[in-house]
Amino acid sequence: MATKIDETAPPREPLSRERILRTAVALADEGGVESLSMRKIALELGVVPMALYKHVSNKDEMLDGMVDVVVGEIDPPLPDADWKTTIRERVLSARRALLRHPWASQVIESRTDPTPTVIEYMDSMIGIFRAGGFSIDLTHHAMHAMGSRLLGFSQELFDDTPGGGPQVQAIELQWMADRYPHITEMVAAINHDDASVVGQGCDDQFEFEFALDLMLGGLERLRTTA
Amino acid sequence: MATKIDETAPPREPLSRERILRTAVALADEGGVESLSMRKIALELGVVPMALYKHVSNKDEMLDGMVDVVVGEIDPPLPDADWKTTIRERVLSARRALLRHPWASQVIESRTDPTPTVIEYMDSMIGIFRAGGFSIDLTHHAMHAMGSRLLGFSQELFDDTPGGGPQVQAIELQWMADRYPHITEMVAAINHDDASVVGQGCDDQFEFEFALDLMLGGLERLRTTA
DNA sequence: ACCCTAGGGTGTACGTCGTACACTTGTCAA
DNA sequence: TTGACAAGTGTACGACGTACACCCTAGGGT
Repeated sequence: MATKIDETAPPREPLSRERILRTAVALADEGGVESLSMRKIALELGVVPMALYKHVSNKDEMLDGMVDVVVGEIDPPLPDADWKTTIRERVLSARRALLRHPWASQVIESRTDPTPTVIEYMDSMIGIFRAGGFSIDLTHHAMHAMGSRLLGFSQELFDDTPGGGPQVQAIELQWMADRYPHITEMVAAINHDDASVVGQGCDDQFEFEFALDLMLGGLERLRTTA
Repeated sequence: MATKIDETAPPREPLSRERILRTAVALADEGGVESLSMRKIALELGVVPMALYKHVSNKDEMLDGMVDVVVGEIDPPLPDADWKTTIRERVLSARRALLRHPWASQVIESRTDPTPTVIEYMDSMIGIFRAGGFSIDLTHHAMHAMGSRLLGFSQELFDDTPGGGPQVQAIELQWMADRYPHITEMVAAINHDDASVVGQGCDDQFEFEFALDLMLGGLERLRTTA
C-alpha cells in the first residue's frame, strides 16, 4: 500500500561517512587501532565489508577521517584572552581529546599529509601567536618548538608547498591564502628569507636546536633558582 | 675429504638474530616500516619465512630488536663536560640516529614497553641530570619535559613498576636497582612523595603542564626581549 | 662404526586482512 | 513504464603473520 518503509521492521538507519567514522572511533577507543579492521567496522554496523567503500575510499582515508573527528573535539580558542592563556587552554583541550582517544597520537604521527581540518587547526594556532604580537619568525619557531607532543601533532606538517605546474601552483596558493591566511603568510616569509638555500625553505636542524635550547635554558633557570 | 665446508660452493653464512635485524633495518630504511614483512626479510636473506622464527620469536619482538639497533647508534655521553652540553650533544646524536632511520620514531612510539636497551638509555640520561646537580624532582620533570620528540621517545616509558607477586617484585626491584640505579632512585622518590594518591605515582597532567609552561615561559621571554 | 639428539632450515596450511570487480536492489525522474 | 543512479552484496585474490610437522646435518656417547 504505502510506498513508505514498513514501520514494524527495524529500519536499520542507512550508512554514511559520519556513521562509519563514529563507529570506527568507538571501536578504536575500546580495542586500539592495531585491532581495528574494515571487516570489524562493517560487522559492528551490520553490513558487509565492501559496503563501507561506498562512503570511504580506503582504510587510509578513513584513518584521516578519524583524526578529523578527534581534532574536531578540540575546543575553539576562547575569545578575549591574551595569547598565552589562549594557547595554553587550547593545548590542554587538545591533550584532553588525545587522552580520550589513546590511539590518536599514533595515528596522527603515522599520517603522511595532514587533512584540511588539521591544517586549519594549525592555522588557527599560528593566528593566536600573531595576534599576540609574535613576529612571523618567532611564531614559526614557536610552532616548531611546541610541535609533537604539545600540540599533539608531528612538526613535519607544513614542510612542502603543493607542487604541480607553476600555474596550478598559483591557483592553489591563492586558494590557500584565502583559507589559511596565517600559514600562507608564514611560508611566504620563510621562502623569502633564505632563497639562497635550495628548495626546502625551513632549516629543520635549526628549529630543532631552537626548541632544545629553549627547553634547556628553562631547565637551567629552574635549577639555579631552586 | 675434509669434513670442512667445500670452499667452492657459496657457503651462505648462517642466519642469526643480528643478521636478521641488520637486514630488517636496511629494508625499513629504504622502504618504510609499513612495507616491511617477515616474508620480504626472508626473501632478502635467501631463506624461507619460517626460518626467521628460529631466531626471533615474532614480528613485534623483532621490531623491538630493530629499535635497539637504532638506540645503539646513539653516541655515549661525552665525559668531562657540564650537564647541559652533555645532554645537548646526546639529544642531537639521538636525533641524528632517528633521521638516519626515519621509520624509527614511529616504531618506538608504537612499542608498548621499552626494551632494556631503551631503559638503559633513559637511565643514563637521568644520571647526567643528577650529576649536574638537579634534584630528583627536577630531574623527573626534566625527563618528562624533554620526552617525546627531544629524546625521540614517548614519555609514557616508566609509568608502571613491574608487577607480579610481592617477592618476585622485590627480586626484580633489587635487580633493577643494580642495573638502572638512577631510574630506581627516581621511581622510589616519586612513590614516596604522594603515597596518598592511588596507584600511579606520577601525575601526568602536572608533568604535561610543567613542560607546557616551561615552553610558554621561554617563548614569552623571547617575545618581550626581541 | 653406530645411533641419538638437538638445533637450524623447510613446506604446507590456516585465518585475517584490504580491496577489486561484477552483481542486485531500491528509489525517484521523466 | 522505464531507465538511470546510488547503496548494499557476494565472490575472489594476493599478502600477511605464524602454527605445526617435517627433514637434514653436525657432534657426542657408546
